[in-house]
Amino acid sequence: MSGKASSTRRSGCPVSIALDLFGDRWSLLIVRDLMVRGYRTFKEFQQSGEGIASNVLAGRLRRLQAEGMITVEVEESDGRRLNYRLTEKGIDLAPVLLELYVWTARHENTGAPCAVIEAMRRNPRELIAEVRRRWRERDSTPLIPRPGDGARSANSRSLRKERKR
Amino acid sequence: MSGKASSTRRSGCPVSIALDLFGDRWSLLIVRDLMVRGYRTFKEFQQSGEGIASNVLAGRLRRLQAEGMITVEVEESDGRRLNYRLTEKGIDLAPVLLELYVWTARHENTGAPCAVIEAMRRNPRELIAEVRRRWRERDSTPLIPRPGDGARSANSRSLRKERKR
DNA sequence: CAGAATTACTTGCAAAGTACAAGTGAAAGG
DNA sequence: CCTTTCACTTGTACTTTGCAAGTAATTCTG
Repeated sequence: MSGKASSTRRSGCPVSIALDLFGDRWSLLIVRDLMVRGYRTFKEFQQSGEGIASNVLAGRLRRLQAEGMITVEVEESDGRRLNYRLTEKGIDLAPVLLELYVWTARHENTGAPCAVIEAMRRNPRELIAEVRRRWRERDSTPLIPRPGDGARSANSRSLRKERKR
Repeated sequence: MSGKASSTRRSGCPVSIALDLFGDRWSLLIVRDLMVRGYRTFKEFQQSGEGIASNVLAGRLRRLQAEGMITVEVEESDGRRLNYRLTEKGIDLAPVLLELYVWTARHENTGAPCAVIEAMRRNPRELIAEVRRRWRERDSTPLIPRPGDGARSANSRSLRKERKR
């Protein structure tokens, strides 16, 4: 249910409605950071390598929250930190993200670990279940190793496109 | 093959790459118009009810073409008309669009025919196959009846059988 | 406990992108 | 021919974004 906050809804088409909520350069990237990278804080999003401006990030977080896709809570051990987390509604975006991964892996040469993508494609249900499990148990370990992270560098090799910053 | 035209690619993440190509309010709506509504011409996109400005539409069509997601050809019977059509790459966005439909149907109250969505969700493969068939045969009848259209799609029957993936 | 650091923002401003109205040129119809 | 249709382009106002800098609340450090 819901959908109260949107300002400029123009047609009743589901795709249109969805794009009203996250049809921009940043919203889905934030969801990805939360879902597959295990990021939780403003700073992590900011430093995730995409180069989102802090004012825009703040705005997006506000909107995602208003739309019920994420929640915020103060971290117990450190009152400065806010932890953003996906709601059920946000987690349900997993299949969308999954299909985006699959499409991109097929049509653009990405540095993404193809084996992981293949596995995801083969049993999406298990993947979704895993995302849910992490959410319940507050497990923040990345679902997919980041290209560039030391841990699984077997995959980072193929990443050779132009990189800004 | 792959993305050559993109100007501001910032990270190698597949989601990021994909959002570079259609992470905006309009691109995916154009793909939807082509895929599920059977639209082919500039004018149809313009009048599809979302209110895209003509200069922006022109720009998006140019970009989708540059990225290899659509092609253009002059209509034989009328030299004024250009027909835009999805390429394989464009058609492969069907699962993304499908999951967007599913997500929206679940979380926002949309006016969309839930039965159709349910059917799509149950056997995505058949849906994708149907989209491909339409493309091959240049069948432009809408895949999903537009909310508000009285008539049902001629082919919605083919989305009935169950099949898991 | 004072000062430095960290976190999550906000503010101001220039640049880029978008919306709206109007116009252009080529092809088709009457 | 002259008008209409189609696929855009152009000009201008408005909105959003990107960037640098600043602020308030905590927390760390000596």
